[in-house]
Amino acid sequence: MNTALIPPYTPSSLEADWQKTWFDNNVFEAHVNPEKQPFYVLEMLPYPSGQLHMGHVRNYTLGDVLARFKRAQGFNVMHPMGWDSFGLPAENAAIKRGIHPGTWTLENIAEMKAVMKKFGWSYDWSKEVTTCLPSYYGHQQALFLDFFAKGLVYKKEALVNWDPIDQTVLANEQVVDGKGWRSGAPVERKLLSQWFLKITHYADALLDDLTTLPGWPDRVKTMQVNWIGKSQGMKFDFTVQDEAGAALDPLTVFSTRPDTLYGATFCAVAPEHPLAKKAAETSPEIAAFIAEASRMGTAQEIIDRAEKKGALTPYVAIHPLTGDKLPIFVANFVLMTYGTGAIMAVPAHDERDHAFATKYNLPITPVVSLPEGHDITAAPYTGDGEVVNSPLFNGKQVDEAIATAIAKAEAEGWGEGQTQYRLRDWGVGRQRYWGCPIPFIHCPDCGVVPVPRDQLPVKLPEDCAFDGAGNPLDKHPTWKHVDCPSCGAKAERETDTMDTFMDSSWYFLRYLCPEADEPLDKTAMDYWMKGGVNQYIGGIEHAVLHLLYSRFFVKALRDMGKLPCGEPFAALLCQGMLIGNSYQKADGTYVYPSQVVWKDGKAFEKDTGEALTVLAAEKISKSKNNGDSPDELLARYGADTLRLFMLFTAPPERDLEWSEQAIDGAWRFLGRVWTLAHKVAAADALQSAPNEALNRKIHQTILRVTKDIERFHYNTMVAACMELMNDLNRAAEEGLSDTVKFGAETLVRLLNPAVPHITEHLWQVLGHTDPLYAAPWPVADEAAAQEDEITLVVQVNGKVRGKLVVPADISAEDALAMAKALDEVQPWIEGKALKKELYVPGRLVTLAVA
RNA sequence: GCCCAUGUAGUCCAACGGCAGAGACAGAGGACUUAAAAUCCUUCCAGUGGCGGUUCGAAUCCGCCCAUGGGCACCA
Repeated sequence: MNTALIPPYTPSSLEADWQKTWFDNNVFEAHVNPEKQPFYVLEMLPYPSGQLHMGHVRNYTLGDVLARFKRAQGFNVMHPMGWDSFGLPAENAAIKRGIHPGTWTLENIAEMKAVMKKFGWSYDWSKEVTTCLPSYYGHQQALFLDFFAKGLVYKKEALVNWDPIDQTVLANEQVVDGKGWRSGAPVERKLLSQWFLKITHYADALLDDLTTLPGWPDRVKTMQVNWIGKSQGMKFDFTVQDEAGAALDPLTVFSTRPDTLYGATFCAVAPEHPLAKKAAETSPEIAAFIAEASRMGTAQEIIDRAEKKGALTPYVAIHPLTGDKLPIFVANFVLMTYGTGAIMAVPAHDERDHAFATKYNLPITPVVSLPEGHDITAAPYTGDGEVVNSPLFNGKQVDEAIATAIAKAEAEGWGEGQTQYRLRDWGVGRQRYWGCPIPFIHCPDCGVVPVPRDQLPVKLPEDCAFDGAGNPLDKHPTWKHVDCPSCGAKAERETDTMDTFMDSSWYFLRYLCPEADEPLDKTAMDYWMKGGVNQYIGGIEHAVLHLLYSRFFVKALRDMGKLPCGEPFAALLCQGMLIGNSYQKADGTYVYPSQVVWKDGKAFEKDTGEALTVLAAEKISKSKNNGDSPDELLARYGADTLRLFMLFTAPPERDLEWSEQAIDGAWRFLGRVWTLAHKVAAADALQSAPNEALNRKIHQTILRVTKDIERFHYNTMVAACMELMNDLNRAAEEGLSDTVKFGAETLVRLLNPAVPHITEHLWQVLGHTDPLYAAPWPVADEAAAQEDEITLVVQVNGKVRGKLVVPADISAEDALAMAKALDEVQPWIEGKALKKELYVPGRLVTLAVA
């Protein structure tokens, strides 16, 4: 056929047509159907910033390949999408631009959804969930009351970042260099009464059940294990004396290393500890230090990186074993939220204690034998070893000494063994407007009263003032004033809203029953969630918090009889980020990659010719312009090319570097497939002579692609298709045959999950009237895929010395015999004793000689 | 600071502990074209961040170091 007769590939109209067909026929709508096996593919729902970015495109394309593949395999696939639409940015937009958070958010959703639909992702949009609508958050309030009824909700004091000018609580990201982002005032740590969810009730289950998740990456499980931070230690008391020698309340400390008890040279308490407060009453220095420490903010990173500082109290702690008097400090690195808020410090064997002791010239006493050459004044030793200088434990290993210490303390009644977790209860209250209202009412007589269920949802008022000071809900003139549901007296609504992590902890359940009157429909849960979400896909940045909170939610809901499973996500794929070079002009502004031309290895702006500075690849962001917007790229290349680029350029879990050139490569490949399919379709007569080698390649490719999709090697899946296409083109040069046609059809079917629009079209070009979305996945003929000859490598002492072409089913004996007989191998083994010989089937023969 | 990853041709990436190369980009040469674009063909290119260890054999496993990235509880 004359290639000039092949119509041009114009994705825009073709893609729109197929999207309409899918939509008109409700192709991706999923319903409970006990006859069919369910498969739930879930991608992390986006925050509707208004701009779909390429990171989203990658995430959703990864999920779509799997969803379409599983559909072709006959599964009943659930593949929903929604909006994580509460949160700070909407409220910031309200403060800055005077636009209502709800208006801003819903407009953003409309914009993003319009772009998303152009990518051809196979979502069942009838399941869409928008977390900022009362139809969603009302059910969340109902669940919150269920948690309350189960004793999983409580209030306690907690530290927050407080902006003294704006009279408001700040998020960590709103604290810039220790100052409020708007007011510039130094931030203070403040204790406020806060709502908590008792996630620690499930600490052991959250830890132990990780072993039931083989489909999760090990690194994520490790991060969760470390986050939960279960440790065995000892809680014990120091007797405390004031400067006059009078006894005060004992000081209870927790230590994971009671084996180092004899190495304790001082004690330290958190700035918020009662003993610190007591000392501050009589000492202005200590009061000043506590005030200084309180300006540090609540972020762990800040606390860890800050210089270790303290103030000496006039009190001493009596060492329970030696009777020594240890000084007690108030120290900025001791956390009120971990253990008892007080520590025994062993500078020889703890990093922080060491830094502190060095600064204040406190003694450093090693009690675990040090490795050769270790200078204890320069660095602590935190490893294992034999305990020394400890009358009670000498000669024991660390773990034995720990057991001995606990036994002794328990026998004498001054301490006890205790399991400690790093995991803290989840503070869910936020003093902000744009979140789900916490459904409680404060009554002066009845206390905290839940809002009756028939009064849910508690809706956000529309008419709030957003000036960045205080909590808009609290300042609203009427909203919070209600009658007590219990006694009818005048009472006040809770004005805290919920952490947005609450919204994302159960959205994947609501997708399954978005219209249900109850939060969770039992039939839907039992069908879709029997084994949890089959595959969850999202960014690694959620490896700890979101995933841990969702796991907690699901366990709690299961225990309330609402769910058939105890883990939300059976399998997890964490994708890498999108990164890209940024291009900077002399005036410091940034230029989009599409506006860059390269000459002699240097970058210039297309329109002006101005030379550009190329900056190292980093996370794609709006401020750096280092990624083109999906809209523009869609118009230039179409969805299929962008999808293919995302899949091919890097494996899913790795960072993906932005490259205009790689997109061109994806475009060219689709063009070649297009041409091949048209050539095959237009051939008048096909040669029927079978091409065995090509046929084998086709079946091998089916096997490879199927396996690659199942293990998420999407980049190699595309490479396998490219290989097949190269072979088909070569074969087509020699004449179009039945085998080439079968190959082209197979190629189109295998590529369908990745590039659904062009393949649907080409399937029709190839003469099929049934749509591909309803076609089953190709099945390989294993026998036809079998190679009959293989090449074996012969190694002697690990070095390749010869090669053998042998039948694929050769026995180990024959392979070894032939290898030893090879002319190239003989010189290397002649006259030497054979230590070891090995046949690795299908691969190589290895011979080890003395 | 603590926890978790990643590092292979000029570039992006392949490689059950078994010949470092599947695929692509860029480069070079050629075909087609009045020319260019597009397209097609051919071709070039690394010893796997560094040091040490385990092994018959290490990109792959272990240890230390370097660089880069993610998370650190009120960003989502």
